Amino acid sequence: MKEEKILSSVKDQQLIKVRREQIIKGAIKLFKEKGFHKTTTREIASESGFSIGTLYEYIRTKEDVLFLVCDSIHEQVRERIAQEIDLESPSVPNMMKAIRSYFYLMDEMQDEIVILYQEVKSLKKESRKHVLNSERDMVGIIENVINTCLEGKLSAQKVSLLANNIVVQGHMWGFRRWIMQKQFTLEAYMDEQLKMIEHAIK
Amino acid sequence: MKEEKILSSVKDQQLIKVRREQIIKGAIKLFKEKGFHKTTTREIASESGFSIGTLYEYIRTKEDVLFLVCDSIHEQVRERIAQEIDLESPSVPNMMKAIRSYFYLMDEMQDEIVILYQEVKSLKKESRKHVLNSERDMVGIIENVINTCLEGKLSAQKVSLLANNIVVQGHMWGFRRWIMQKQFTLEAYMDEQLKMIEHAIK
Amino acid sequence: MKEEKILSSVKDQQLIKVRREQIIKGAIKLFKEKGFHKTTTREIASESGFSIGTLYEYIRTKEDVLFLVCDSIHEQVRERIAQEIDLESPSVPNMMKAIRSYFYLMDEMQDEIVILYQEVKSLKKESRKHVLNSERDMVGIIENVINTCLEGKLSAQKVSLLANNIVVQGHMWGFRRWIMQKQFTLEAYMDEQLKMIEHAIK
Amino acid sequence: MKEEKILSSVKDQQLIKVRREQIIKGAIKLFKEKGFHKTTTREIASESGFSIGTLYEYIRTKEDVLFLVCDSIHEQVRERIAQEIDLESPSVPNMMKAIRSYFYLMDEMQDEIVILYQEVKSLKKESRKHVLNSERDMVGIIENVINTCLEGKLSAQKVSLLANNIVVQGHMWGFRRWIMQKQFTLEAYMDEQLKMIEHAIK
DNA sequence: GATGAATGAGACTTCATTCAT
DNA sequence: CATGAATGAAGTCTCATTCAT
Repeated sequence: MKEEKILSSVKDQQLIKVRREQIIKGAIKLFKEKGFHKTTTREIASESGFSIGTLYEYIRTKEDVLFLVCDSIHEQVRERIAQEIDLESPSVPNMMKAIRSYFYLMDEMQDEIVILYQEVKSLKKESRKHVLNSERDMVGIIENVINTCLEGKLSAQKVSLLANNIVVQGHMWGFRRWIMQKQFTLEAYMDEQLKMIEHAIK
Repeated sequence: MKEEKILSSVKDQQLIKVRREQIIKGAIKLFKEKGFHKTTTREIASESGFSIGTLYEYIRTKEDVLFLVCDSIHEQVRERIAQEIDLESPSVPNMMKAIRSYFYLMDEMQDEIVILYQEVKSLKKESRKHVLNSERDMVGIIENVINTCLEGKLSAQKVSLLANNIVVQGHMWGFRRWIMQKQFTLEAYMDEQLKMIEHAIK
Repeated sequence: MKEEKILSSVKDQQLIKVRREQIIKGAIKLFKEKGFHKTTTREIASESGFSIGTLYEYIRTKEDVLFLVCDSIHEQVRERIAQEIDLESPSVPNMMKAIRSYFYLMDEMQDEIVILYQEVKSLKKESRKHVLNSERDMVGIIENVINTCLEGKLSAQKVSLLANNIVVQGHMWGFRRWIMQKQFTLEAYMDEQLKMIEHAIK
Repeated sequence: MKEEKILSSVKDQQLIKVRREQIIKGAIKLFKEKGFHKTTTREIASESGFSIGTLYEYIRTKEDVLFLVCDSIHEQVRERIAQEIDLESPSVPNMMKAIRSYFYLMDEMQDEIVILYQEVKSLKKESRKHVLNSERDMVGIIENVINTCLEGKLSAQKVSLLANNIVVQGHMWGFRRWIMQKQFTLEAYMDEQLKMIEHAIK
């Protein structure tokens, strides 16, 4: 975890956690509405429920907020995936179920995913690297599911590509909602994508 | 075309065109490097080769520049596609060739695509709509290719989804370069994606 | 003494003294390094070994710290002078010895003197007056030495001027160290200044 | 000259000169009253007769203003000295006349000298060095006068010390005005200091 | 008495935009 | 048409001070 690397002048670790959660929640709400750049630190503070001075007791720069947000989004995804994608036993149908769960999750987290897509570039190198690593982990999880269920029937490259495709298909439901969600219901979208995936792994 | 809707205080239409091309070229260079928000109008002016005052003779607001850029990127894609994706005759191999051409194009225009992904949300409603329409057109072109080559073997929904997948796979080569281009050469990436597509349309 | 005029919410006078000494010690260290304005009250508190809240139990405003520091510096000078400049008997050689002692002292207290020169103006009228009075006392002590040793050979004005010159020559060794200490050793500096003084009183 | 090293986004060099003179004049007035730290950039702008935005077209940071001010003060001193201290012929009386001129000048520029004493430390290394070099030049000028008039009767060290003493005596009339100007008229101060100097060089 | 989290006024600086030349 | 100096709203961040625990 990298979050601890963000310095705070407050000592109470528990309090830091609570306050940062407030910050993240407030910031995500604002970033969804207007993006990182058009959101002011004052707005973040007030949306978080405290003063600008207090905000800066828990972060160092505005960019820290963005990092906190990006990191938290990945954290949420990770948690949810861990609890929802449980492969009772390795099999193609279970793999499909897992992917379906992932798609449901991405549907719920559309706005958060859009934030990642649009704002990660505003992080500075170090933080961006960290966030991209989390993203890489996501792909890794999907790769695992595939490998487990297909028992090595596909080459490593194919698995990697397939995993990336799945991940991005989950994202595109959200970041291309203006086109996808005009033409598909979530169920139809998932059904069709899953059919194609089934073709691909045969 | 929507570009004309951007007002200019200059009368000479030819000059407007020339100047705006300078602006677009300069702005794209800067947006690639630092993004829209971190680029100043002064920088755009100077990169374009004239003064800040002159810049404002050809645009009304900074956002106009973004619109000009987004529109121009789509314009470029459209042009290139028109000249490169020519289906001599409708057939699956020719469809594959066309998709391959599209992937090559997306490889060349990576940075521009990333700009679209990251900055479109900064456009205001009206302009955003216009840009998203261009994007829709892109999908339409791919759909056409598919329909022509597969002669209606797939349902409209399937075609639409496939087209969107292809379009996004072209994009992801660029906007996920930090993971894709570490694991694949462009050729390998295209080969594998095309194989999957072939499976999907069988 | 004026220090008592600085209000404290703490009752225990002994404790006040101890804490204030901590404050002064910490603050002097910081003021030497970065000056009064660039030092924060938090830094003063932590350098003093306690919390910001505690700091404010013993002072009212940041300026109080500056006053405490200025006053304490003069206090130190006074003490040291009292114990080091003892004129066994009034004579020109003893006067020279006394001045030499004063120069040694000023060498040791260079940084403190620089603080006085640079920050006194940040005190508000009342406090500044008090500090300048201490400075006046310093001159008085030197005048006394001169008068005692020269037995009224010089006019009051001459004595006053000489005393001020001596005082400032002690200071300039420190506040113009970037030029004086590049060209003179302390010994050479004192020797030459003393020679000139001898000429002047002949 | 170092002033050119301060960047300005304005191109017209003549205008830069004019505006900076306004800035310097306004800033000196304010620094005299409240010191550098307690003066805000907005006050400087408005005292200079333009907006905060315009101020920042001619400087980069607030510290630049301080540097401009310090440099300008030395510049003024240098100019005035050049035109007032003209040694018709080298002789002790002419040397005394020159020193007297210097004292008059320091009387007129008291407040400026006080600014130098109190704020130079707020400059960052590079600028501070430059300013101290100007100060060194001042000493050099006085040394020259002495050497010319005394034709090498004194050792280099003695000359240097004497010059520094004279320079500082000029300053102390201003920065210790609260004690000196209570006891001396300017004339008396100069007379007495000059007498002592005469003794010292005999 | 000690602590330290909370506050918010206010400081510095940037930058999109205008307009006189 | 082109220029670039001027503007000032607005943004980020700091820090002296307070007060509940």
